[in-house]
Amino acid sequence: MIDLRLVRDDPDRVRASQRLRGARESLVDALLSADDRRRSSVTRADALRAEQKALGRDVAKADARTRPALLSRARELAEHVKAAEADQVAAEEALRAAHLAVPNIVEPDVPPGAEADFITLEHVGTPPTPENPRDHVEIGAALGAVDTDRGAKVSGARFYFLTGVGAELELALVNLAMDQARTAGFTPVIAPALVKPEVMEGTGFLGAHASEVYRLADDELYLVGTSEVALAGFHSNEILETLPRRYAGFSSCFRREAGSYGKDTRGIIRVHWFDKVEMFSYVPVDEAREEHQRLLAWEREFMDKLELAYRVIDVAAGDLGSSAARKFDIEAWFPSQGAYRELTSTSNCTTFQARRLNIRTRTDGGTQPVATLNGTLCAVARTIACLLDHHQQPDGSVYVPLALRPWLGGRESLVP
RNA sequence: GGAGGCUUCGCCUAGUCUGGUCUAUGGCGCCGCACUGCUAAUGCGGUUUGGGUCUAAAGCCCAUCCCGGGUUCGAAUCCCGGAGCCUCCGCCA
Repeated sequence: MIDLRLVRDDPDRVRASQRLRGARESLVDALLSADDRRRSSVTRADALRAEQKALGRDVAKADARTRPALLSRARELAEHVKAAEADQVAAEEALRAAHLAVPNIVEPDVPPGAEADFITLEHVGTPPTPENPRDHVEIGAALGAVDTDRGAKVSGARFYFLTGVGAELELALVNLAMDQARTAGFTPVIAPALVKPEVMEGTGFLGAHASEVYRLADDELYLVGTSEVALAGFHSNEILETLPRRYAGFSSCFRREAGSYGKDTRGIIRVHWFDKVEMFSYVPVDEAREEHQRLLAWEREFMDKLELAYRVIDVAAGDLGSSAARKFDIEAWFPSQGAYRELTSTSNCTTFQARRLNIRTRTDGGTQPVATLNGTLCAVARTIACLLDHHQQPDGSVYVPLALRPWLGGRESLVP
């Protein structure tokens, strides 16, 4: 949810943001009129309630003679109060719906346009160009590390088993990521993968991308698509006395991948389930942009440890999620595809999620919503795919980056 | 899965049986002021969170006693439903 005060005071800024995203400007006007209607209905209901309370006190004090007359007046007033309250509730619900429909306001320097209009900020490293590169499915099968056939047999398309050194790779990556995060001051967290509707809605995933989310209808629970969801819910309905707070969450992530038929059908780049280590920060609003840069720096540090060639992109406004004001992706080089593919993503959600989830801090001017930010440290399955692809050797082995070796029993390469 | 108990403004707590200045009591903590040569102690005052009104502040008003309904002129209090926590029984990795 965006700041209603800003909508009232500077609606043109909100309209401009909608334009940048390619979203409807009319939503802003709908929000303004819903806000108007709510306030007038609240004022009316408040006045009636005040009158009712005063009359109620008179009833309590009245003697037997004057009581009946007061009571009949009070009964009549009660009807009016009831009607005004019903009107207030309707107006509040309408406002909430209009409010939820407006995505976060984008930062001023976000590139306008759609998915393809991203700006590349930097290239790091030299992309390896092996001759006749094999993809991670072939390499993973040869190493006995990835078994997609049995994944499909047991769970269906886009599922997999990590076996042998594949399973070891996951544990090594998770340990390396958690180790880095802890050193940087993050609190390690193992987070639940099932959350309540209000938490899922609070993080903004039930809007335009609701069809991406697995829902357990029998239990009114959702499977998270990212650890961000549980980490954002962690402090919901709280006033945080101390900031910043940084958490590194590990959890499984589940995605329906509706509408991605035909994309990345091979291997474990795009799957229904994977594990992830995610950074999540709660900071004061005016520190959000700096924190965003820090998250990006930590992501780059991790990429560097894996000795990967990558590029950093500034995601275009039309490709931002509804919660994000700005997003940077890191895309690493996949030799077999001759392309950069997204490995991590970091978003500044400013106060958008905190408003929905009611997470505040104290300032001189009273309580204020905090800013929330998230960034991938390691999305395990895709990172394994990249490592196998990126570090493949002509002799069929796979080079193990230095930083990973301590977590893999000192192995310098993986040999079939 | 079954039985019972509990949930009050940061923490603890009074109030619920018997509906009406509950406009929620007291303690701890915290903030401010006063006093004493400093600290401590003591005294006085303040201290839930939202919303509305107002140019703004002050003030005034409304809501908030786990959540949602209901009864009533009026609900922390009575009734129904739900959640969370605790105890016991059963089952279980």
